[in-house]
Amino acid sequence: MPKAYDPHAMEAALYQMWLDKGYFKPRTVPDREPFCIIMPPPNVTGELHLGHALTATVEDTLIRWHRMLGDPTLWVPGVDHAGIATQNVVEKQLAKEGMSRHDLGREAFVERVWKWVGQIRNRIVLQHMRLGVSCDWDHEIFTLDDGPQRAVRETFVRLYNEGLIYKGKRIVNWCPRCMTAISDLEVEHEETQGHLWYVRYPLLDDADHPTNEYVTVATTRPETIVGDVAVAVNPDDQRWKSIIGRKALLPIIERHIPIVADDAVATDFGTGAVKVTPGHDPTDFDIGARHNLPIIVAMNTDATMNEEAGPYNGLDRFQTRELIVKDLDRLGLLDHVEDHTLSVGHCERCDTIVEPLVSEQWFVKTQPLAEPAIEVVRSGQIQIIPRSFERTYMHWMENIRDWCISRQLWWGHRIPVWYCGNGHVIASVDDPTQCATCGSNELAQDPDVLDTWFSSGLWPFSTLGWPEQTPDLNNWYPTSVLETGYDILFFWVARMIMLSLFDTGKIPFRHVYLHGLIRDAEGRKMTKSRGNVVDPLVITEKYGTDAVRFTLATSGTPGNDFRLFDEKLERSRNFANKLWNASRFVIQSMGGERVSLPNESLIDSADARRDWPLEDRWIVSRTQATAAEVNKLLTDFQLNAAGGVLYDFIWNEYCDWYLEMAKVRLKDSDKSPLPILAYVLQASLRLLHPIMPFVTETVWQHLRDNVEGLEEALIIADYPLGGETDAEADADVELLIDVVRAIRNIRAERQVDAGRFVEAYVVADTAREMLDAAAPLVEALARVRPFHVVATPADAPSDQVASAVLDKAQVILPLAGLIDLDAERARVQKQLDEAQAHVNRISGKLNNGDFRAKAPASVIAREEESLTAAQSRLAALQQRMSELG
RNA sequence: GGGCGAUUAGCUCAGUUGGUUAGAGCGUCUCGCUUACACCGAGAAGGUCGAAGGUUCGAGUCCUUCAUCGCCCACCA
Repeated sequence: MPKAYDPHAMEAALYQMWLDKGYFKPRTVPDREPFCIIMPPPNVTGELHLGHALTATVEDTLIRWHRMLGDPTLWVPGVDHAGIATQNVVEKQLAKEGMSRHDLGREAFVERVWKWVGQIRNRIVLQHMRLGVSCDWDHEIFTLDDGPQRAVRETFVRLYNEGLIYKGKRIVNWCPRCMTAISDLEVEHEETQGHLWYVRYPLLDDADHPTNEYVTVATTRPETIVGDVAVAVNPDDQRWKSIIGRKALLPIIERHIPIVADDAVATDFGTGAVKVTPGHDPTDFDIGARHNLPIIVAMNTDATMNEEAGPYNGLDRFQTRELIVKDLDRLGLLDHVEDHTLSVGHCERCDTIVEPLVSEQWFVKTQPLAEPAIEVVRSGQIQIIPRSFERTYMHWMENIRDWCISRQLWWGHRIPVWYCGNGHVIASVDDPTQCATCGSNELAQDPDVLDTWFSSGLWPFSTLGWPEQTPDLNNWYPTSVLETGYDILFFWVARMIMLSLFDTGKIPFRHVYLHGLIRDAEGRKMTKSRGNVVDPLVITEKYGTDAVRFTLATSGTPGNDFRLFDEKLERSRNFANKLWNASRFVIQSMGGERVSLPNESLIDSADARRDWPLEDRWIVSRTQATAAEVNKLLTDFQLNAAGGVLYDFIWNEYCDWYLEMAKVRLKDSDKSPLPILAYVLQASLRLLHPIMPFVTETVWQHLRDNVEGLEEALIIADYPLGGETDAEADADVELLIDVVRAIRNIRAERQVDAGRFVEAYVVADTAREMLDAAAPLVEALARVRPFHVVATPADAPSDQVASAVLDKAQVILPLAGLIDLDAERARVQKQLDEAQAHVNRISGKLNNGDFRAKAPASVIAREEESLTAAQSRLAALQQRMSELG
């Protein structure tokens, strides 16, 4: 085994071995609850980013843990066709060739996208493999595969037949660059510095002739004036009451428009009078509906103005804005202009400013779907981790609005609706050949495709074969955990819950684990434009997969963002190296001889271990406690804490203390520590494997050559559950460690040569026997010789000594020539002050009658115990102080 | 306009039913003899837990108000 752990030496080979042996495939285990995760499908065009790496780490950790627990496990990988994103990529390629998709035509274009997808689809798979994901690749699925296609059509038709999908002319968010409608969620609002233009609309008299009176309206988008069909005021607004029912003359267009009263108009904004443009504004659309106003859409799909815009026909919307302001000013109708901050919607995909406009689209009526989706979270059938996001979820669900699902794209799931020549509408799972109503066979399919998130919403069950009642569906659904970033709670998680309940009547998963965003070292979001994006493959190359996984698993808590930087990755890499070297030491110590692990009945019973050397009893006890703790933390989805516990156990307890203690017995092999060294090591490997699969499996394979009875591969080995601890051994070693630390501390402060052995006394009462037996350990760890364990301070020298007082023992080091009395007094005084403060604090608490009356007995008992210890410590320090004079 | 989160050591973060003298990693300082590891070992310094009130025998943890930062949702043109 080389001196430093080299991640690259083994990772690829190990992954191939796992794959070849079929370890990722689900096993059927009777009487064990199945554990299933459906992987969030990355965009087929995408590169693996840190979010994917985090998801992969968390999911793989849970999957590997459950697999080792002996549960049947299935982890389904998948890829998303990513409608707009993918179409955009291919359109950009075409643009470079001087073409648009329209030059190719729909069929050829879609073919071209498939070709591109075929080329790159494997890339994301290979990148995932680098992270060690143990998913069942035979289950891999694409959103445009036949199964999911069928699930999409089935769902659409069912929703349609129940009246939960409808087509209508409504105001939608329109992206003029993508040339499609998008949903509310796909609009990103951005605070922008803009203007508020105040425009005068002349009032008409009874004979429709212009008067000298005006109504002044304020607008942030003057180009939409050409689509105005009314002016609205609040019915209670005294300023405008008198003009309600009159007409105004729309500037430029010279349309006669009514003045209506509507509660939606605020009296404290602008002039209190608002222009009404139902074709281009959501609020106005509603006002228009209430007052039966016509809808005028004055723009084309690319956001140039159309013939409704009169003189501006053909011009760009922002060019029109400038021109119309000039024109209004020239006409004397521009009252004034104010600076104004407003929230402008941008397309999530391409950042183009979104234009609200009326268009005929397909919608899902979401409220009936939301009600049961609220209930399953409220009742706890689905638990969101962290819990705080349940409120966010509820808030959104309770205020949910209809979902625009049609997209004017070519790449995606085409809407399964056909129109016959006689205007009949057919929604059908299978392509129809004739109209069900009139028998016409002139059928044309709706040209639109569905929002990508529609198919994503079916993912937990469409991947398992639904609508067929497949064995997979029966075995694995509902799934166990859904892991993703909190940023797609609404996009994805909410829709999965709604559509799962609608389609299957069951929840899609029991737990939703939401991770936070990974930020750069300065806490900024990672973006391509900022150039601060960390590529998971680059850091994997630099630090090793295990280090990346350990960092991602332990850096944050669910739902909270965290920063990623090199020092964290270094720490994780060092941890892998630490484990590697401890393993090397253990294996080398075996000297090629095969070691048998201690009998399991001994390991499982603290009583049976009673005759063992203290340090063995202790480290086995600690192993049992650690295993139990790790299982509990993983059950609670506290991966960061589980990783932390293992880090502490392996590094501090096993390496820093037990290994050093074991070296004493390795020298004279009276009772070899090798079985226990090996036992704890193999247990640690098992416990750590879900988070750091590569280094643990590598060591495991080495260890198998030297230790009897280890399973053929760690990935399928049993996971330790923890067992009986040994409180006595725990307490004894705790004291032992304190004694060693106290001696080391004195040595360091008195600047005793590191190599020099010094004489030491320990004054102890009940612990004397234990310390006597442990003398060889103290001698080796603290570099002490001879080591005296005595009953009272009187049995130890008091002149030219340095001392430390512990709760259950005192340490006394005769250091003739190295003792500075003043320094020693200061040392003892400092300890004395601390001890005094401690005693005061506890006795104050215990003297408080309320505390005695109201605190639980166990708390009082513990306080009394620590008071006794603190008092004896204080007394010993006072004694020592008086000796110092 | 609503809602949520953060604020703990120089830095990055833990701290899950309120209960020992609040922890870790990195960084800093001192020292390094050794059958694993310098990607290491030993020792040390460093915090009135954002502020102010309150509840409680007891508050980093619960409540109220405020401050700063961040995020989400929302049709005030």
